[in-house]
Amino acid sequence: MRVLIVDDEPELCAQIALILGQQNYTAETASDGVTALEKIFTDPYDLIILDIMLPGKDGFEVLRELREEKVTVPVLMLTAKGEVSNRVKGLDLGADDYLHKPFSMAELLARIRALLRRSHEQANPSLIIGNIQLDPHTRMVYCNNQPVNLTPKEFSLLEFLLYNRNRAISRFNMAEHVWGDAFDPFTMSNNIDVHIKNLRRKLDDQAGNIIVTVRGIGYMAKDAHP
Amino acid sequence: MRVLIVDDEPELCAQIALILGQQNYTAETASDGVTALEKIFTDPYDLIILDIMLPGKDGFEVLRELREEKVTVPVLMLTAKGEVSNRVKGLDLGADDYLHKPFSMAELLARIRALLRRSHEQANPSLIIGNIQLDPHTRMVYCNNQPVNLTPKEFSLLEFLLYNRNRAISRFNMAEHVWGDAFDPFTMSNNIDVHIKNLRRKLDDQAGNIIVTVRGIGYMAKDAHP
DNA sequence: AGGGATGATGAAGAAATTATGAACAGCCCG
DNA sequence: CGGGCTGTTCATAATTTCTTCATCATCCCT
Repeated sequence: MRVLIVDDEPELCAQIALILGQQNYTAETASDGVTALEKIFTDPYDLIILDIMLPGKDGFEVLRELREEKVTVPVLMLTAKGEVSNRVKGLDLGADDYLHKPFSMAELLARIRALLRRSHEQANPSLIIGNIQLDPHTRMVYCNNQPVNLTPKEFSLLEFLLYNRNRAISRFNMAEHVWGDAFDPFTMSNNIDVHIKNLRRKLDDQAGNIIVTVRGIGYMAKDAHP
Repeated sequence: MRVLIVDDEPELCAQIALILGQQNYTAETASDGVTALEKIFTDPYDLIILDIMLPGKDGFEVLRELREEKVTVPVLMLTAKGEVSNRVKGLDLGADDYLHKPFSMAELLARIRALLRRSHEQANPSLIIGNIQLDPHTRMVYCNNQPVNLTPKEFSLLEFLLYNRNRAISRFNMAEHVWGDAFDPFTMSNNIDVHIKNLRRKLDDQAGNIIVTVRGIGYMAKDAHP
C-alpha cells in the first residue's frame, strides 16, 4: 500500500513516514506541489496526504490538477488551525477528508485506515493464482493450501506481482512499489532477482510456472491457462 | 474488550471510562456522532454506549447509520429522563438496551455485563487453542487444564490474539486494542514484545508453538493444525 | 557457433528485527 | 511506609532478513 506525504516540514513528513512504515505501508514524501504532482503522475499511490501550505503550487492547486487528470486516489488534506473555510474548498475540489493541524498520530492513522478501507477493501479479496493464494488482509500466503512463511519483502513483492497478474513488471516498478523512497535507482546489485529466486523456491515454482521471467524487462505472475 | 462511550459531556465520559478501565475493559470516547461513526467504522468495538443528545448527528442517527452498514455491535442507549418514547424509537432502530440518565455506575456496569454476555456467549463461548483455554466471561485462562494467573494486560493481549486466531496481527493493532486511547504510536519501547514473552513463559509456550512471531508484522495465535 | 548481454544461484557480511534479562516507577494494600 | 505486583523502559544477545558480490548458466543476435 503506497502513501504519498506532501508537506514542507521535513520533520513532520519523516514522523508520519516512520509510523506508516511500521504499519507496513510504503511511504514516500514530497516537499512541494510540483514534486508531488510529478510523483503522482509517474506512478499511482493508494492514498495522498496533502498539506495546504506548500511552496510553489499549494495543496488546493495540486488537488485541482489531480482531479482534472481524473486521478481518483483518495486525498486527506491537512489544514492549519483557523483555516475553517478551507475545509469547504478542499471538499469541493474533491478531497476525501481533512484534518486540522496540529493533530495526533492516532487520529491521522484512524482516518487513513478509514479512507483506505472505503476505497480499497471491497477490491481486496484473496489473490489466487494457480496453487498460490495470498490474503492481503491477514498477510498469509498458501501454496497447495499449506501456509508458506514469507519475509516482508518477499510478501510485498509477491503481492505486487499478483496484483498485476499477467502483466510484465519491470524491476524498476517493483523496486518503486516495494522499496518506495528507500529505493536506490543506481544500485548495481541484483537484489530483486535474489528475492524472486527465494520466492520461487518457497512457492515450489521450480519451472518458473507462476513467476515468469520476462527477459529484458523483469517478471510477471502468470495464470496457468489464461 | 473494547467499549466506545459516546457522550458530549466530557466529565461523564471520563467517569465511565475510568470505571470501565478498572474492570479491564478498554474504553474510548467520542463526543459527537460523526467522530463516533468514524471510530466505529475504522475499528470494531465490542460494545457502544450511546447518548441520544449529541451535537451534529444525534444518537438515533448514529444508530441508524450503524445498522444500515450491518454493524451488529451491541448498543446501550442513554436517554435523559422523561424521554420515554425514545425507548421505543431506539429499540426499533436496533438498540439492545437503554438506560435513563441519571443512572448509577453499578447499574450501568450490570447492563454492560449483561449485554456483553448475551452477545459474546453464543459467538464466544471459550477461546480454545491447543492446550490453552481462555474464558472471556470469567476472565480465566487454563493451560493443560491448570488455571494460569495472567495480569490484565496479558489477558487482554491473549484474548485479542485468540479472537483473531490464525491471522497475523501487527503490533500496532495489538496496541490499539489493548491500550486503546492511551496508546502512544511514537513509543520506541518493545513493550508488547515483553508482554508476549511473559505470556509465552506462563503458557508453557517455549517453542512459540501457539503464539507465533510473524517477522516484520507482529504475532499470531496459531492452531496446531489449521 | 561465438560473444555479449541478461538472468540464476550460492554464499557471506551487513542490517534489521526480535528475544531476553534486569532495572525502575507506580500503585494498591496492609 | 514497605512489600509485592504490574507495567514500562533499556541494554544487549540472538536470530532472521536483506543486500552485495562472484560466478555460472542461459538467451539472443549475427
